[in-house]
Amino acid sequence: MPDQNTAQPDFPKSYTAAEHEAAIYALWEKAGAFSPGADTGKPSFSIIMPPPNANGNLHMGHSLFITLQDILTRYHRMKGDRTLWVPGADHAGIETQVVFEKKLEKEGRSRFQMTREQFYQEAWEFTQENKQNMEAQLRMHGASCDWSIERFTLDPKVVEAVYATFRKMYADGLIYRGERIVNYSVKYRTAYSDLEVEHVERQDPLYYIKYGPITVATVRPETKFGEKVIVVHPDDERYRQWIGKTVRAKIVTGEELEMTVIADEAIKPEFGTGAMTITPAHDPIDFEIARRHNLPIIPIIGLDGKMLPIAGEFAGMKVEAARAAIAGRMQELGLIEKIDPTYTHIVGLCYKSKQPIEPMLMPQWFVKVAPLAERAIAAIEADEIEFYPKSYKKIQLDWLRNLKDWNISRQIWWGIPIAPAMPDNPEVANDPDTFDTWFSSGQWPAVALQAAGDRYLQDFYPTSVMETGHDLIFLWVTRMILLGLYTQNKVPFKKVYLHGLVLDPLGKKMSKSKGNVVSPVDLIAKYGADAVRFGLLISSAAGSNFSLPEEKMVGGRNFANKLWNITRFILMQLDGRLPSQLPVPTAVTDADKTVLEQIKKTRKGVDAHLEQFRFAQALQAIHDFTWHQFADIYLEAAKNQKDDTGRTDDQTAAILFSTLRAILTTLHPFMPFVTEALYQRLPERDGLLITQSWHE
RNA sequence: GCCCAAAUAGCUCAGCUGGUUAGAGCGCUGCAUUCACAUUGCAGAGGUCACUGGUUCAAAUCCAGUUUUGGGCACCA
Repeated sequence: MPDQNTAQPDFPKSYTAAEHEAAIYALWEKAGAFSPGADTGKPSFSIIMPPPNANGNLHMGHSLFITLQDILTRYHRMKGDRTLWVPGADHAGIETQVVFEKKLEKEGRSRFQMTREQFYQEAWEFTQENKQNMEAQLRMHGASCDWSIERFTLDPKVVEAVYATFRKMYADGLIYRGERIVNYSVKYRTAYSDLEVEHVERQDPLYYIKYGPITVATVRPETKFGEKVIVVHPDDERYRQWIGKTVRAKIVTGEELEMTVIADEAIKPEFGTGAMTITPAHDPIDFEIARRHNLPIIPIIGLDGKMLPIAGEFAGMKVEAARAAIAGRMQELGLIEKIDPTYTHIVGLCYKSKQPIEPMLMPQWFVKVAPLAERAIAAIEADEIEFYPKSYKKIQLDWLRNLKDWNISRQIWWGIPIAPAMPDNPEVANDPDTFDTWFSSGQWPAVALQAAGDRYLQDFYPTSVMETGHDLIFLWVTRMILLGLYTQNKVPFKKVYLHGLVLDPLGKKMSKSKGNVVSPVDLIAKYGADAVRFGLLISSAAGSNFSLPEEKMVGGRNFANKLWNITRFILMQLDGRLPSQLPVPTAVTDADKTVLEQIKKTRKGVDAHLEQFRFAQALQAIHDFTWHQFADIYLEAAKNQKDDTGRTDDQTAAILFSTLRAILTTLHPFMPFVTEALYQRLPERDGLLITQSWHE
């Protein structure tokens, strides 16, 4: 009797992912399996990939989105839809500029020693290298996206489309340039939109400073220069006698000033002493007060974060240092009544550097969002876009209802320059700024399709699903809705699925600075792409974060191996018989009956789960059937279902084979590599599994 | 301050529209190897489903409140 283990010399006892994955991906690509094809008679299904930043390696968050989107893509392709998954690469504005500046720093260089052109050229080369790296990593994950239409977000066609939108919005009065108090990062020397500001609670000393007979409370004594007024609430009894009068006040420079007391509703009588002085150039409320009362707006702090000459002897000092020095001098001069050290308040931080945002008065381009938001709200209320999980519908609406105008100009070099949008308009043409990267990304669904060709836009817009991280709900998703409705008159996607963040094993956010980043490439090398996909999937529920599930990737690897051996076993039982020579599978024994019913039920369950984006449950269902019904029970039963010659009888062989085929088909979207590798070993196979029909 | 979500086995979580002894993976205990697979199989221990009240013939599941945890939003000097 031949040793069963050596009877199949080219079918080793265990599955080694690394030996198969690259070759299988090449097989798919060569066959053109990722293309939607030309049959416009079929229903279309499309996903725009959130373009990964072309500035480094993929991280686990990418692995998760690739997995989820690839499942939907493969599932719909097998279901017979005309399926398109559009890949892309993001220039990622400030993100890349920061990464690239760090690289320069390591080389002992700085962008301030370079011309803008030189910087741009080098950053371009940097992103192009990273783009290739990133694409190779996408392939490792098994992403079945249509590479033939991949775009970079700085491609000329993309840039031209963004300019066209800008011009249209300008003509429609939806864009204006205005001098406003904006969120300014001293570290990166650029303004931000409100979303790039993080708010944290902090304890800072609250200084009570005497202005002659009136005392005001402030946390920022360093801004107390060039003041002309003290502001109180009009109904505040304590100060009513002073309103409209002037008081003489000695200040930190030693001079005595005439200060006028004015009244404004913006003052909260219960805060501090109920009186304050204002710094219109560095505070949005103060700015509004100054405008209402026609007061001068005098900058105190420069764009380098240092005190301006108006601060006298404190000029040139950084803000933090100046605050301490000025408070000290005030104390020497007896100007400070008291200091409350327990005062806690909210401070805005730059989301990248975590340093305080310095509100600055700067001319910037703004998008007037109210009219756009109105349409978005209507569309969301009418469920033209469905959210998964659905709680995001309300979150989205709340945010849209409180939206303020959007600052889209950035003082960085890496990005789409604003000036060329309207070279004949001096207001635009002389602007040295670049667009907020989200202004262009917000147009991505239509722009990416249009760049591929007008028929893509016709056939695939609105896209079927937008799948991305829940951290991008406002930053990206909402902006796509606002701008998609504006430019195309249609929502950009019908459904939004938001996944959670992949945290480190201790439940902390992964970040380079913490050194807890786990590389998907390493995990794929260790367990195989299918196993990494399996682990991520089985752990992920819509919208919620989860810790890196390495044990589940082990489970995924084991499952791939199980599947491998199930196939190996069944091919042995066929013993040379071809599937076409076997009877139509019909139940004879109870075990037959159960397994045939169960596979049907399981596949129905997978369908239902996937339609509702319940990825983990879908995978769990086919996993449990395969392992615990089919392998543990039916394969064992089959060992006793022999014919006269002592081999597995024809009827049983037919059930084994047909069920195996059904399993491979059902599992393919989740674990594409091992299922394709096994399909390629089946007798009488028809091409590739990736292009097989879901319906057997 | 406002909003949202979650609370189920030692750990990580499933449990979709309420219905028989509450599930999985990992971990733990015992047993099994010339058997497709030790990346395995079989058996087992382990849960007052956060708390209180309500709706119902029936609640882990629906409702209200409480507690705790996580997240988001927020220009009070």
